[in-house]
Amino acid sequence: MAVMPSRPIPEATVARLPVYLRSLLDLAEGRGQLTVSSEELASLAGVNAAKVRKDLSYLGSYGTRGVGYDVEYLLYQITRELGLTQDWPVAIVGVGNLGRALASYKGFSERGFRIMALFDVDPNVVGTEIAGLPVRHLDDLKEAVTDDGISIGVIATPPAAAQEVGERLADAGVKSILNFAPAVVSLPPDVTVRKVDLSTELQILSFFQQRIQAIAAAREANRRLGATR
Amino acid sequence: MAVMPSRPIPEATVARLPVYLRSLLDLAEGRGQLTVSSEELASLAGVNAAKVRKDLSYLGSYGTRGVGYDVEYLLYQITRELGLTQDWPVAIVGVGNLGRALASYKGFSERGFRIMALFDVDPNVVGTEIAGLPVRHLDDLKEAVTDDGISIGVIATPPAAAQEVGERLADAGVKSILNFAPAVVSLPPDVTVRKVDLSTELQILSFFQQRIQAIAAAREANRRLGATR
DNA sequence: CGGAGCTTGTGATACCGGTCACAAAGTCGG
DNA sequence: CCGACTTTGTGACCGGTATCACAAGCTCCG
Repeated sequence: MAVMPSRPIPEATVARLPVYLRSLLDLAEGRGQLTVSSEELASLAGVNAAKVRKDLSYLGSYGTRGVGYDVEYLLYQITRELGLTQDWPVAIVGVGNLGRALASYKGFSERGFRIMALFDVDPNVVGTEIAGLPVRHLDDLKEAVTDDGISIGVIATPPAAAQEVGERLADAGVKSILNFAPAVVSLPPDVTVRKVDLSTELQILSFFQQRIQAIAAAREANRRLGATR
Repeated sequence: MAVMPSRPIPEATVARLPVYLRSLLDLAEGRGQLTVSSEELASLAGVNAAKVRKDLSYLGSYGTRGVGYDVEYLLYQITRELGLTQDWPVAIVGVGNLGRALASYKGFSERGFRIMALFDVDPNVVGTEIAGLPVRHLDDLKEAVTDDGISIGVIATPPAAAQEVGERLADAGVKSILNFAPAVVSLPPDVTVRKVDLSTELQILSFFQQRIQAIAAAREANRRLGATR
């Protein structure tokens, strides 16, 4: 039985590892700190200290009691666990406002995600160059995925096109997709799809904001009632 | 005791309401469908039918057994519950690549989020105009928030500035913040902060992608072992 | 008007994730 | 070398969420 992960890492933990990673990078590059306690890391990452310890324990017992965690070693372990020891070639489909911004977004390349190709179907943009990359026609997708070894696809199209683009990506062999289009994309279970939905986030904020105002209004009403009593 | 929500709506449900909303809009505008079953809505939203029913039951019992839900009525109820019967004035802080894209993003205005003001500190961009709006200096924030009744703030600055911008927004009275900067922003508990972290999403994808490849490599190793046996 | 056929609404149950609390294991000073 | 102190690692517990299963309720047809 080949290399097996010591313990299956819970999804919730995986989602927090990047946050720890960033905090650790700040510590290492900024202050050159050598060790860090779960308490300190927790405060940097904005979570509970016990959660930090439990999360890190899934990677193995890399801490030293009474001391804390070795920053460099922890950095390495998290990087390795997240598969960030290598660069990942990324393709972006759809170069509207959002696609363009993503293509030029520095945060991606800094973290080892290399934008290798851009695609669209609009003849007005196909052939133009964005952030130093030519925009190719969506029909060239499969070829490009094979040639460039694309492993991650980003959907930044209008919602109506999202499902089809997703299928094309999957068909071309892409197994990891980040979907920015406000639409549900259903693909076979061996393809991981994550959704980032900007409007949804605002709508959730709206819910809480509305509740605040409703409560304020109710309190105001009560106050007035009280005055007349 | 003034108007109280019939039952407290779980957060997980709130996060799904916008998805239902979008699916229902597709149904109504596209095919002009009058009623919808939980089964159908579930498939459109990419979730389980029982979950749909439970979620909708928190809004009240708006379905008809044997028939389904009235599309229009459900649309109205969800819209109301999410506080989307009114427009929300939004301010964006930071007009780099991302901020600019967000400022021009149609999806926001379509859903009733009105971008009212843009802020930055870079003298090269302050005073310029983006998507028809003047970019103002961050120092004018408080004034603008009061004047325009800004209730939602969007942070699209570099990570180093995020915390301070968050504090300024909170100080100006903004209670709902959407943070795109890859940094933790800690604010008083009466301020709702939601985080959208593009790199984190890719890093999570990287984790799964890496696992796929690790498994493939292990299988390959086993195959070779088998061949020599 | 009665029974077959749908579809909702919701109790029951299982599961996952977060928090607490504490023993285990280390450091450090004297 | 010992005892005080720090910090990890983890078992136990708890609350929220997902899923199942089914009774209740509605429509429609004969």
